Amino acid sequence: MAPLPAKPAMKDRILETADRLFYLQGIRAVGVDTIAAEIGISKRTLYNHFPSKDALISAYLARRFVAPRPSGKPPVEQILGTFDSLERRFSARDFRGCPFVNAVAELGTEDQSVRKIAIAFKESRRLWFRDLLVQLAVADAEGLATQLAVLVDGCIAQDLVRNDPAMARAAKAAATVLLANAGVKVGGG
Amino acid sequence: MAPLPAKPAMKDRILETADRLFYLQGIRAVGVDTIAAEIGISKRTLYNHFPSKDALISAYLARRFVAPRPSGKPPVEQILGTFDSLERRFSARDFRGCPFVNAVAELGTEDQSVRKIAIAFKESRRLWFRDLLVQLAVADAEGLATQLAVLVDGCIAQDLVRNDPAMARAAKAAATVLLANAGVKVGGG
DNA sequence: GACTAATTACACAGGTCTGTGTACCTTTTT
DNA sequence: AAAAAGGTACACAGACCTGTGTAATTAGTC
Repeated sequence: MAPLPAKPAMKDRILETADRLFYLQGIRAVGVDTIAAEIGISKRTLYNHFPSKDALISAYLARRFVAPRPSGKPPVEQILGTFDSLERRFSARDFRGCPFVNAVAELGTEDQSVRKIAIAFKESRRLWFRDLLVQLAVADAEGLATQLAVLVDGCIAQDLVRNDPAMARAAKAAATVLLANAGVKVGGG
Repeated sequence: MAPLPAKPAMKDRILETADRLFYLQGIRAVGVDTIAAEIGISKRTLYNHFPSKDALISAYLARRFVAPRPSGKPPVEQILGTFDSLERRFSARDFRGCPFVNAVAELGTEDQSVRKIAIAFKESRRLWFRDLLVQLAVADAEGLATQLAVLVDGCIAQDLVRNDPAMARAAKAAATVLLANAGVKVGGG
């Protein structure tokens, strides 16, 4: 009988709190003391679950790396729906840009593993777009996927600065034009 | 006789060095000690020119805020040329994204003055696009200008993570389609 | 009850950071 | 030569940060 670690609760609570604070205030701006105090645990407990702050940072980013789940909706709706859900997230008060871009901006060249996971995330979304475009029989699916990825990150960066959900609508409008130009029949967007 | 401060050399040297280090390594990652040591001056001298690190940060961002200069070239070339010059900057090894976006990402909600100057910068570029589009008699110059601004920040964010100048070409291709769709006659892209 | 594992409180080391105080020096101006 | 301005060296305060050591305490399991 493997002991079945039936209590990952603490580790999850730490990760949850670290995620919230890292994302909202910045990684360097939040100390492990702050995280532990926020949960109400001792710093020692935190270090019993994560060997270092760097490990916590990696776990934070890994947790943020959720691959887009497959959906039954038509490809074109999935693509354009991306911008609708971005607009919804922009409207929430706790949106502060892309955690991967922010981490790279903050930690710079210093941390190569952070950059690696950021690249992986960006590429996974680009490939998600590409596969949908292939289903739509778009000729240059690779190129258009890159352009859509640029639009996504562009409206995220703009919203980070401006706090304006309209940036998502602008990106969606641009995406609609690009799709139509590629021969995709787009519903009344 | 006003004493005519004929020697702003030191202040400029400090700003220059702070700019380089802040931009390349991050604002929080660089201490005033590091900046002073890099120039070879004492920390006291630095504090004689800037009352605090915050003042130095503000001066750094203010220095980065250069309005796009008027050009004699046709509007459409100016717009698309933006992406060419971005591609050139992406290829340089010392490009690390948009300093304003990075500063907002790093300093978070903490510093409102940083966000203000970042918004001003983003808006100034959007207005530059808009005025060029008005010259081109584009109907929805406001909307298209926003879309172009999104493309600019999108390829910058993508390049920050991926270090891939091709992101600028993708953005340019998208911009070309958007311009053509708005009725602008675009030269052989 | 006895054993085990997790958690706690708390002090502390060693480092970095911002910002100041002070006394001395060097250069320029008058 | 005298005065003023700017720079230097250097110590230091006070805060914060990561990470560790240790002994006591709690909770879960046999």
